[in-house]
Amino acid sequence: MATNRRTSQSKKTQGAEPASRKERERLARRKEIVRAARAVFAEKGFEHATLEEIAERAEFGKGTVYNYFDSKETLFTAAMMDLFDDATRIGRAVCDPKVPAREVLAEYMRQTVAYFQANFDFCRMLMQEWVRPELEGRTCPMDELHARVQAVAEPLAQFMKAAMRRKEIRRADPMVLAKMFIGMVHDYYIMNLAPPRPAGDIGTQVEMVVSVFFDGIAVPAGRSRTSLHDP
Amino acid sequence: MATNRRTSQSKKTQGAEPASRKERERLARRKEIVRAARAVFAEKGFEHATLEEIAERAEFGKGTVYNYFDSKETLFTAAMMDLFDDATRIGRAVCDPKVPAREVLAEYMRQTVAYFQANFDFCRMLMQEWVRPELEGRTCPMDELHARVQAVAEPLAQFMKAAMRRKEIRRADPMVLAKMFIGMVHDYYIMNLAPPRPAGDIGTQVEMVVSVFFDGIAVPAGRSRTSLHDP
Amino acid sequence: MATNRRTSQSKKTQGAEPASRKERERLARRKEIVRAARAVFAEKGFEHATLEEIAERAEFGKGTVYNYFDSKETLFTAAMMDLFDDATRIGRAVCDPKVPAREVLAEYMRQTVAYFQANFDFCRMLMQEWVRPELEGRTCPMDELHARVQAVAEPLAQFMKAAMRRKEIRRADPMVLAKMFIGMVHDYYIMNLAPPRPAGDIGTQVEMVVSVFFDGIAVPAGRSRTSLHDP
Amino acid sequence: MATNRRTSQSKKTQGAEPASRKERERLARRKEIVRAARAVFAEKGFEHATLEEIAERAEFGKGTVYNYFDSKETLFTAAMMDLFDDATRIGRAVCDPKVPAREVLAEYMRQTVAYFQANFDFCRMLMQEWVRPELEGRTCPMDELHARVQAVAEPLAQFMKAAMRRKEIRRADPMVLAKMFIGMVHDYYIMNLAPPRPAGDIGTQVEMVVSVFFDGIAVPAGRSRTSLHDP
DNA sequence: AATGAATGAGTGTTCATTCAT
DNA sequence: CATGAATGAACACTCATTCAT
Repeated sequence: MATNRRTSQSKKTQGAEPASRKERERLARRKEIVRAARAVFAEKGFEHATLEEIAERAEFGKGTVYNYFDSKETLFTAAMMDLFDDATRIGRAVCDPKVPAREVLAEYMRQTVAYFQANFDFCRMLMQEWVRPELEGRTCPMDELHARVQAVAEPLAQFMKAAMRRKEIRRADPMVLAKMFIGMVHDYYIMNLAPPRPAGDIGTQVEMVVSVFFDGIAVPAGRSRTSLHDP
Repeated sequence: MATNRRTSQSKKTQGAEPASRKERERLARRKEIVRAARAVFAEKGFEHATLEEIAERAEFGKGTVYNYFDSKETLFTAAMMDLFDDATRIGRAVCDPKVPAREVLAEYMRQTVAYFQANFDFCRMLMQEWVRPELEGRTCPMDELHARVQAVAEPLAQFMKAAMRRKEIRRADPMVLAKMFIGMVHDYYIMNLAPPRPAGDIGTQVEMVVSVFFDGIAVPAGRSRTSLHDP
Repeated sequence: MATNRRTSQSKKTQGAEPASRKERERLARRKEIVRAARAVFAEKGFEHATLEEIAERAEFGKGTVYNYFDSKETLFTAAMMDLFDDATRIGRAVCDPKVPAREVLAEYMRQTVAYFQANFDFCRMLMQEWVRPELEGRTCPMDELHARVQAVAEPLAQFMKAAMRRKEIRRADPMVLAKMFIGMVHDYYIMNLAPPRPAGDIGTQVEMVVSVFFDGIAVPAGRSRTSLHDP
Repeated sequence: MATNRRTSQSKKTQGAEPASRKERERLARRKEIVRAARAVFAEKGFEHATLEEIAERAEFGKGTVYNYFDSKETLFTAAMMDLFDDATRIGRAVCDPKVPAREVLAEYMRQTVAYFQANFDFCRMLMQEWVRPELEGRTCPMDELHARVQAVAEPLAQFMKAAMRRKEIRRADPMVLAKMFIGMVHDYYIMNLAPPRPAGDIGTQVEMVVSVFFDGIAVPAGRSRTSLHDP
């Protein structure tokens, strides 16, 4: 079962200009398949998604899908990567060191939640599949997967580091802080999945999370501001 | 597929004294099956766990399991409930209103992480399965499930409410704060699952999470304490 | 993929009286499946035979077949064994040391050819599959397979040995002679598969093979008998 | 599925001088494909050989192979023919009527076994595939195949006939005798494929087979030579 | 003529669930 | 009640063949 030569190559050209028309078309079809896969995985989860349906939704034959991806597993990984890349892009777009940290993080959360909502089902599915034991046993892609996850937090971590240097936030492992904030964002999103949902519009919710992350929940000694919703 | 009369009843007696020897034995066997199910679901995940193996590990026949649970789904739900009940117990045990909030939350995190580690595989598996679409479509148990989840956060929420009353922490929706902290604990735990793992022993990590949750990451105006690790 | 406990056991009782009714019925069903498998393998060959059809012909569900045999491969092996056992029985029945070697071998060939004709398709198929590379790769059953084949030639080899001792035939490795004769019988059978077929009835053909095996094709020096058909 | 005009023609020119350069190049490419096919069929067997691999090994595109052969089946047949032609050549080369029969047959066996060993995998595979039912159902090539097989035995049969005429061997259907000897050679070869293998080097083994074929295994009345290995 | 991307029919195997004993 | 044999639906993956370029 030699791995698909082309399949493995297909990412080499990432970032570069696809040379030929052939190659461009190939990449377009690949993208089309990933798109269909994301939709079906989102609806059914990994186990219950069928290649039959993915192929059908991509309007290709089942065999064609196998010309682009070696296995269901591989295709799933590619779909995940796709999402991670989007998430990383959000981080990069938002982390402007000239903007105050509070604003950057609030904007990060707003955009992330919006993206999650636009990709609701796939994100939900991903949370399930992310840690399933089957994935771990695989030989190849775990390292790359972890790298991608790391990549998502990277822009935020860089931003944290800079903010520490200019004494905007306290000193700590920037990557840990970055992941912690991302975690809070995710949690908040997850909280919205199951009833009873927290009250308030998205703006209020962002306000709250950022407020806790920056100021904590403790009542500052000798201060009068005791509500998270106070100015 | 008539629903099992006994199966549905079996939780009615919860908390009450089991009337007869028969009933007591029945409950004991049920517990035995749930124990086996937790182990197998933990190892294989929902899809890959087989009733065959669960029955075998419980040292019952496959048919017998069906005398206690209507389906694999039902059994899975019961196994989850079991875990939630444990989590709720931790919350109840820790939330002593006479203890400062910082200490309570730190202790909550310590015990929760310890419990997670002792039940590593099942917890990991649960994170996957928790939000899978298949569960949602099912007729019966989602409401009950959400109630259980709510129950887990309840003791913490009560504690938060009390802490607000005595001005220990800022005012906000206590249930939201409770879930937010639980989320941070979970995230921290999850962060430890995949490399690169955050540095430090569990004590330091608890310190850090609680510190952020209470004090936030912002450098307080006019203060010299700028590191999260400073006293 | 733990191998079927029962499947592996099923041959332990071979030769002994099956203890319980359960066990007897199990063996009967197993035999029924092997019978169906022989028929389908015979018609379609290993690759083209489908478990679907085997199950259907055995009037069982497909899953039931898997309760008795771990895989298509295993089932195929069992079907082969079945044939080898028959062939061995023929050898044992025929090899009476009190009968002249010529007559014993002639009778062996007659019965073998008759058996082949009665099991035409399966035998033909077996010749194809016998040496296919896939079989060789398998871990377990090759040794047992070779042992079975050896067992087929064993009675004949014993008989040859005895015949040598009483100076009826020339001295040589008895197993080699046995296999050589068996080979000649098979060849003769195979020759009858493809046109143009050799002339004469089965009696004449047996006569000819035995004559060559005993007397050779050379014209004996100083003898007048020059035809294989002369007395 | 219109049959390939060229494919069917391609053998018409056999033996004749290929007219044009075009035609010569076409035949060369065809031969190249057959060569690759033999290798792959040898390794994988008919079912498991893939046209993909054959095309790759021939360094052609998959479609090109279809320009020369209508189907996998056809290609397989061509590969077999190729082997039969080789076998026929051996017979023709060896059957010199001026040489004693014993020597001719011994030489035939030596060369045949050598050829088998040099083409081990393909020969083994052929034994499997030769009689598989699938081949029989096909429309076209069986007659031609049988003719080729007949052709292999032909030189030997001619030689037998001549030997009978000069009273070197006994009278019998020469084609039957030829096939019988070829069968013994094949059997001996097959015996060497599976353990336990017969003892002795190839020279000894040839000696033994020829000795049985010429003199039989019977102890000649009133003679002292009782071992097949005695002079 | 040469190519190789697209295709989809075909099958071994698993496992939740049923039900006769 | 307990059991476990029987069942069959479901699915990933392969590969011969086609055909547009």
